[in-house]
Parts: sequence; C-alpha cells; structure tokens
Amino acid sequence: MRKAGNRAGKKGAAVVAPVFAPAGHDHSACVDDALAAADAVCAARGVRLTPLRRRVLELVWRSHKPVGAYAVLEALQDDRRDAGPDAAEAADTAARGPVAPPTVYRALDFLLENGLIHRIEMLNAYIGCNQPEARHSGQFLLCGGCGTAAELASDALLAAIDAEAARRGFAVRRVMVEVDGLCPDCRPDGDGDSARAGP
Amino acid sequence: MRKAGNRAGKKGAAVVAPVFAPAGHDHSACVDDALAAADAVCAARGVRLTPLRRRVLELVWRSHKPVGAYAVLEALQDDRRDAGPDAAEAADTAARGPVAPPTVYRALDFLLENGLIHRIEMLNAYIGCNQPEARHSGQFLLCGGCGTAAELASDALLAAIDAEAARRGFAVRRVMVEVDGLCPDCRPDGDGDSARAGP
DNA sequence: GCAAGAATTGCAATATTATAACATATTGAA
DNA sequence: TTCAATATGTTATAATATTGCAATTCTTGC
Repeated sequence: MRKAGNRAGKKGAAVVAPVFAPAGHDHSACVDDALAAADAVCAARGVRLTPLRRRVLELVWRSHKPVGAYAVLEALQDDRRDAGPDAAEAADTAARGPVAPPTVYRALDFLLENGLIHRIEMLNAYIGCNQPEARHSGQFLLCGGCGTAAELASDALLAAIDAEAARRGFAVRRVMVEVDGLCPDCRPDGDGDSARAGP
Repeated sequence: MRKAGNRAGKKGAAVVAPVFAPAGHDHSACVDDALAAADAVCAARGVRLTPLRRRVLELVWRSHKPVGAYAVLEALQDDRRDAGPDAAEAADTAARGPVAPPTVYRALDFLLENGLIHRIEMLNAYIGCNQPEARHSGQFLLCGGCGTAAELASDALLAAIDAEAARRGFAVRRVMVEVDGLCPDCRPDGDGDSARAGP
C-alpha cells in the first residue's frame, strides 16, 4: 500500500500478461485501439490530443498496470535521449531538452479530464480507461501480487452509491472504487471463489 | 482533487458542524465515545493504545473532516510547545523535543491497522472510524465544498463488489469507496435529490 | 499571409506527502 | 533485574505534485 511498483523497464516492452481476464489478449492491438478511440473522442469533442499527450496516453496504456507519473516522465526522457541530442531527429513526440514534472502532470490532467485515463488513488498512479466515450466512475480490482488492474463497470455498485448519496442529499461528482486483493494467478489457492478478509 | 484543506487551526477548536447528518450533533461527546471505544477495542485485542497514539486518534477525530498527517504533526508540536520547554510539564501525551514525521506516520499506521481510522486516498488524509469493533470496508461521501466526510456502510455496495470480485476469481483484501461531491449545505440547489454528473 | 489571442509546452524552484535506517527509551515478562 | 520486544526519537532522503512565469505553437479573423 503506497507503491506503484512500476519502474517502467526502459522502453519497448510491449507484451503484457492478460488482465486476469478469460483468454489471451492481444495487447498491442489493445493499445492501438485505445489510441484510435482517443483520437476519435478528442476530435468529436474539439479538444487537442497533441503528440505529447498522445504519447503519454500510449505510455500509460503500455501495460494493464497502473503507471506512476514519474515512470511516464522517465519514459519521455528516454524518448528524447534516444532521438539524439540534435533536435533534428527528435520524434514527433515532442521537442528537445529534458522533461520536467509539470509536462507530465499537465498531460495526465488533460487525459483525466477527458476520461481517457483514470487515477488510481491507492497507488498514486494512472491507467488507461476502457470506455473513454462515456464518462463514468472508476472501479478497479487491484492485484497486490502482480500489480495488474481490472476495470469494473458494475451498475449495481453505482446504484448502491447513488442510493446512499440520495438518502443524504449528497450531489455526486466523482466516484472512485478501489479494491485491493489478489488476482486468480496470484492467490495461493487458485480456485474461482472470492473470499474476503472482513465484513 | 489533491488538497486536504485542513490546516488544523492551532489547538482547541473542538466544536464542529454536523456531518450533513440529520440533526444536531454533540461532537465532543462523539470524540469521547470514539476514544472510549478505541480503549476497549485495543484492550480486547491486547494491543497498546499509548498516550501518543491516543492523542493522534483524538486529533484525527477533532473534526468530521479528513486530516492530513502533517496537520497532526503540527498539532503534536503545538502540544509540546505549549507544555513549556521544561519537560516537567509536558502532557501525558508524549515526551519532549520536536516531533518528526515518522512519529506521526507510525501512530497513523497503528490506528489504521487496528481499524480505528481510515485513510482517504483522494485527499491523502485520515479520518476517525465509526465502527472500530468490526473490521470493514471504507465508504465515504466527501464534500468538496466544506471538506466534511460521511462514512457509509452500505451492504448493497459491498455485495456488488463481492459479486464482481467472485466473478473474476479475485480475492478481496481491502475495499475503498470514495465519492467526491457536494453535501446538502454546499450544493447550490438545496433540495434532497442526488444528481450525478455522468453515468 | 499575418497579427492577436488562446492554448500548449518549457523550465526552475519548491511544496507536500511518506519512508529508510539507525539510535534511544520504555514496557512486559522470565 | 535483565532480556527481549515494542515503541519512540532523530536525521536524512525519497516520491509525488504544484506554482509561476517564459517561450512557443496553434487557431482564428482579417
């Protein structure tokens, strides 16, 4: 509790294990789809998914694990280093020079505001959103073993929250549900049951 | 998003507004009850609620607003300053000398482990727990206007989470639900309905 | 095309939150 | 009492995030 555990192993690691989801999972396609969806969403909304923002989104999507802001920062710095010190070769991605935290946080803020990523509060980290089209609440199962995250979309859950909020006259703006635990691959007893520690 | 907004106005401010709960609320009794409950719980479990830990718990309970670790730190420092430089008068509370962050974080960790407080992840802050006897999930309505927090205990909510976790073979360890919004006193339209921004 | 204004990014400094590592003191039990 | 365990003190530093201002780039209306 308190560590993203994602020191972003330099660049190029594109293949990632499935999100404790049923079958195999083509992650590079998954990322491509997410980027294409983001392009569409931003175009439709008239906001600008600049090369920098797009690159940050891609870095966040790289895995199904929440990624810390400083891991993104390092990845961006690698981008520029690899492009060579002479600005000429610098990728589309961005300009030359070192990258500072505000650059990353601003890009993340943009992506958050447009629902393209979620922030995982328990980990101070960020993860790509599955349904950027529809604004929705963030609901995540977070595996403490391997660090992967699975996004939920439970209407029952949301309904329960709305009911409680209504009872108290509370106007909901943002809902965040984070469940720490162990995914099927990481739990000692590999069966399909879910056991809880407390009530 | 990203500020506890609780700069703990020095010491002695004991009276606090109700938690967007029905009627008036005797907060000093509320704090006393919480401390008594904590004494009982710790005694029953055979763990030590030392003067320092108890004081930190009291400081966290002072309001129904989440309190940051560094606000607690400052309050502890005030305790010691006010007790006079000569250690003789130092309250039960603790020893002499300045207070450093680890002191506070260790006390908070103890209180968290024993379910006496909750950590509000969205605010990097801590708040007293209503039912320390039974270990349970954290569910909070957080008002962005006045900063107060209301703890929920919705079984439907927990059931929905358990159902999703079970479907995916995920073993739940800790559940955290945080709902940002506006309490009845802070929302522009004062009626009792709860409206949501998105789905 | 081109200037004005808005949006985006660069950049330096700093704020806020949290932990590591090791020393000292206090407590409870043999 | 003395040992071992637990709790606290102390120093330093790590990790996360923001402020404020300068420079650049993009868009829009002309």
